[in-house]
Amino acid sequence: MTSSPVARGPYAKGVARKREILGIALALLANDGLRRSTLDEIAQRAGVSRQGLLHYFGSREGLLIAVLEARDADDIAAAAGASRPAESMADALERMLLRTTESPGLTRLYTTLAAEATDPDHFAHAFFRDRYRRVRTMIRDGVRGEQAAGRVDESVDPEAASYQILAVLDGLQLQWLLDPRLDTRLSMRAAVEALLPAGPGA
Amino acid sequence: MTSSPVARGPYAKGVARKREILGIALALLANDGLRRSTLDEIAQRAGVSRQGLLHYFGSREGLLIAVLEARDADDIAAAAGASRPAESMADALERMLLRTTESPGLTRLYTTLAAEATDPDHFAHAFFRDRYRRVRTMIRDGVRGEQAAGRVDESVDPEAASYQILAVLDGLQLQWLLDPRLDTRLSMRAAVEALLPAGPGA
DNA sequence: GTCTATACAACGATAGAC
DNA sequence: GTCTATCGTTGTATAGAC
Repeated sequence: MTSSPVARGPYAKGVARKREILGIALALLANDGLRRSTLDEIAQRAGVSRQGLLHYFGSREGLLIAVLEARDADDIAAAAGASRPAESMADALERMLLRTTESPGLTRLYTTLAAEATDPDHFAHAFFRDRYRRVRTMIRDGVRGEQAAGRVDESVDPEAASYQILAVLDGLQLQWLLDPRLDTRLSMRAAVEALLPAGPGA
Repeated sequence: MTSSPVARGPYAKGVARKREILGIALALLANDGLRRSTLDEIAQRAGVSRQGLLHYFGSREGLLIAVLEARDADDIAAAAGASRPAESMADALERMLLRTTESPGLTRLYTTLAAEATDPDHFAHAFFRDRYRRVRTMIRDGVRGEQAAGRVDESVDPEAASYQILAVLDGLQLQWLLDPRLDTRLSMRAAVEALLPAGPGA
């Protein structure tokens, strides 16, 4: 019995340290981008050696996955917590869009890694595959809710619409990153109105 | 006068060699991806030393730009050459989509670099900025043509529609790369029909 | 102009000492 | 569990031969 059965658990310090490093890594990735966020740079800002980092995350890729998952947990919490049952699809998407336009660096990180992870051999392939499925499910259920409330026509296929709406969302974000003069909210709202024609209760 | 004024020009050999290397680099990039396409690997397949490559392209980034521009020239030629004046927007987009689904590796390359190049400091930023502008202009003019022919309602704003249609195109391609079971043509056609409601002549 | 040889710096990964 | 030392790979810069 080398570890003491204290109340907080044996590895409390390590967990807190890991969480702290995660935040530092996220901030650097958002500000300086993927390429300039080297292990040395992250380690230096966190006050540990390069090998100290690898002790916690195994590899650079492991660190990146941890960052993505941590940020994703926040996103899901924000999406679930703030979404009201009666909220319209357009409003929900506008909130998502606002969240991404608030941090261009993070949006760029996700977009770039998603494109890379398209390769089945990429370390983040499973992550993004699952993530896209999850987001589409949320959109699909939202469309169904709109139809149940009579705000969207019954002729719309929620499954098909989820692919199209997510595509517009991603595509507009990319074009906005390339030229921030684009009004993504306006463009998104108009596209959703076209893709989800009003039902009898609208 | 050290250079001889021959018919083919003084640098015919170098130009041909450069073109040959470009093709080899493109093939490797499409097959093995950005990360595994190192200068050494490309040089070896081209039968030159690493420095032989750099003589022609200056740097790895210079080579990538050259590859992008060469491929882009082909794309434009294909788009312009095959497009008939009376061709519908949906058909034109379907051709573009078919071209990308024929070479997933190249599509992945473009998508990844476009996401990276979103950073104003990225070496390919100007390239993708111009490219997106050009593609949107083509789409916008296509929409205007459809309106002139009476196939698309006059209430549609061609400029706004060009952003949305390009977004759907990019977004669906990304989702297809992540899971090729997606029928991008079907999904694209449905989205375009929604975004471009039929006019009186349809 | 075309191309090779050598050297260098930065990154990530690994092994082993404390 | 943390650090020191070391290695392989990649991209880049310089000098110079043909």
